Amino acid sequence: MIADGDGHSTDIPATAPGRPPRVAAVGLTAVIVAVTDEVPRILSVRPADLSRSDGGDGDALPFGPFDPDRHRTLDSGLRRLVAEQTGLDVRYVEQLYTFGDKDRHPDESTGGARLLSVAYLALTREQPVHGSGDVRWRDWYGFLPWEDWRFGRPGCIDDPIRPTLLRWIDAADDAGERRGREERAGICFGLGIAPWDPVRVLERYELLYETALVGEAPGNRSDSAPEALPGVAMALDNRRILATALGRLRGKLAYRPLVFDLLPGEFTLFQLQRVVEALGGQRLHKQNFRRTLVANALIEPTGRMQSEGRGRPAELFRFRRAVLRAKPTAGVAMPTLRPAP
Amino acid sequence: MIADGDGHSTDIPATAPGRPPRVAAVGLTAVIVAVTDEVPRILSVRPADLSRSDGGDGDALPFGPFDPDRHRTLDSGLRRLVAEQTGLDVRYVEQLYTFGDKDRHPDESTGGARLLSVAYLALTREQPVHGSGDVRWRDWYGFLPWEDWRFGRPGCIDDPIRPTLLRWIDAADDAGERRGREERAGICFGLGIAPWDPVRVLERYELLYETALVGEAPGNRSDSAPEALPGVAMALDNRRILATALGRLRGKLAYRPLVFDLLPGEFTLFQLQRVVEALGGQRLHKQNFRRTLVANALIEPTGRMQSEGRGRPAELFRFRRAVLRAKPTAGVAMPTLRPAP
DNA sequence: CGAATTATGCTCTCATTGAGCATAATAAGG
DNA sequence: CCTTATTATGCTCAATGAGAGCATAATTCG
Repeated sequence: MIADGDGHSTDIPATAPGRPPRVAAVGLTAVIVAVTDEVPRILSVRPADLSRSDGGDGDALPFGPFDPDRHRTLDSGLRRLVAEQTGLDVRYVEQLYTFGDKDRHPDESTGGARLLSVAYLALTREQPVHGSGDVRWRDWYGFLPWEDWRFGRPGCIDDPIRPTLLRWIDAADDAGERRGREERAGICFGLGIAPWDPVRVLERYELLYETALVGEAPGNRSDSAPEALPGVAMALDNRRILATALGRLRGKLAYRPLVFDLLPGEFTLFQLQRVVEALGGQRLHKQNFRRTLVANALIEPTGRMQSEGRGRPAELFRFRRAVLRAKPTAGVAMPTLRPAP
Repeated sequence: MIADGDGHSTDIPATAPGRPPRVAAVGLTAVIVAVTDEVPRILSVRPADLSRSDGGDGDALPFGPFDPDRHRTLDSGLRRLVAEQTGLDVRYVEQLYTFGDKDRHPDESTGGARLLSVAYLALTREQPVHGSGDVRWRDWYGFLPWEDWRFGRPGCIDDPIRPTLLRWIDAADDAGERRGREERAGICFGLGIAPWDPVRVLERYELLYETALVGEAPGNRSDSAPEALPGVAMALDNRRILATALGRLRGKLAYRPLVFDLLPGEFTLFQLQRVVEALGGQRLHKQNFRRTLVANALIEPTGRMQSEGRGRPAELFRFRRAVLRAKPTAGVAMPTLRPAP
């Protein structure tokens, strides 16, 4: 190993040199995504024996320890974990982020060791799950309701969020701090001149977390409890992980053809558009969406048609794999919403 | 990272339920970046007592154990690690990726535990370092020489890389596999019609690693040793981490104003351009670069001038902080190089 | 003073993208 | 059968942004 920190002056004495570093428990957390009926869903488990004091109530993301003896890589460990807990064979897997904050988990439940969690994003098609516990698909936007603009500006922005942010802004110490907060809130939620940026999911979540949980200012406790955060709560920092995943997915859609891992092998262009809209949380211009797909040669016609319901039948397409290795950037457009939609 | 479907082969029974998860050693690795004299540099340490059999020779990235008792968060742990080992106060820190492959580290050196490493990108201005070991700044492109196109197409692409790739392509089992390899190589290194994409640093490194280290095909050992990989070698998987960092940094430059953390408070537009070029590994059109900066309001004039050497004196600018919170995307342009520059 | 050198302003063109009109193909209802 | 509603698909137009290069300004060097 490379020379470890020997005897530097620190608040807490370092470990004795030569000894292996102090260990922390390492876990894997999975955000498993599917889209059906224009609803983006994530897989959640509801542990029956989870004590309420554990940092949150309700659902949790599939989680399991990373066992170095069983898994050669983190990726394979995650695939195995998902298969064991849900019976799913996911089509795409990507590491998101490693969470290791002290306050993310009470130390008792891991025998005193800090719990480090490597979070993953996994994509699949919605299918029945057979897990050991209470495993089921849940609407992603149930946990982050302010992120879905498909049916207009979400109501929760005007009611709980905006006033809370305004109070937080007013509680700033000086004018400079006030201005900073005002700008930050404006950019995050598109309140001022700034447009709504679908990708800034994590920034929004963290702003809400700060303002609703910590209160207005340090040492200035407000009456707003953690429950003031809109949307369904989750265990531990699982909602933060959800926000990380949604932001990453939205960002990556624009330059990587990930959508097709959420779709069946053949699909109409409108079905594809609906999935993209569901993930992006906003509506897209139909003709322009099609034009981009054709221009980027992301799809190829199968020749078959699908006539469902009224109207002219739509042609069925499939993903054109060759594109994966041709264009440096091959994805579906995801414009930033203008201030006044 | 595109998921590879490996790793399911290791069938080892799961740990007994209820027991705390098996622990792995967790470390932090830092890619500390500075740019001076148009050379992008990273900080490296050269451990004197490192045995050559340890997975590579020569330099290593600053590394240290993550001690949960001392650090509330991974970020703070990294900042402390960097300060202790190098005396630097970095200006920007971002988590990159967590590496945990089995073959990244021999198990003996950690007392049998798997070494997991959370890699970070850190930006600073170049300054003297005072570490305990042999700590110094090194040219980033010394480790990844094929990434620097500022002085034309790098020679190593035509000499060691291209022939190696061609042999690898020829060694494919069937025509389909062959075509796949051909495309992959073409896209990575801009050999065919595909342009050179500066961001695909990691893809290129992994392709080189596969072809040079593993040999042409499974079971088909070639004469190419690990040393066939162009550029200066590093310990363990540190070069992979370097590639991850460079790719992330190049990608993020375009939409986040990270460059300014590498620059002094006041700078000329051309100095700024040189830093961006150094990181991007390619030249930029001077007038268009300036136009973009002005259009995005990323900078503001200080009124002062700098006359250095010949020619008309340049105006000094500073970063306009307000932009951080206004535009959803505020960065410097980084075009993908055309096939024939 | 003239040549070389660097900074800065401006134009021209082309590709991309937002927006919307127009047409095609089907089902449902009189 | 004919009309209307509905969905799919093709096409145009305008605004924007990016690539390329010419032109001008302000210096240093000989």
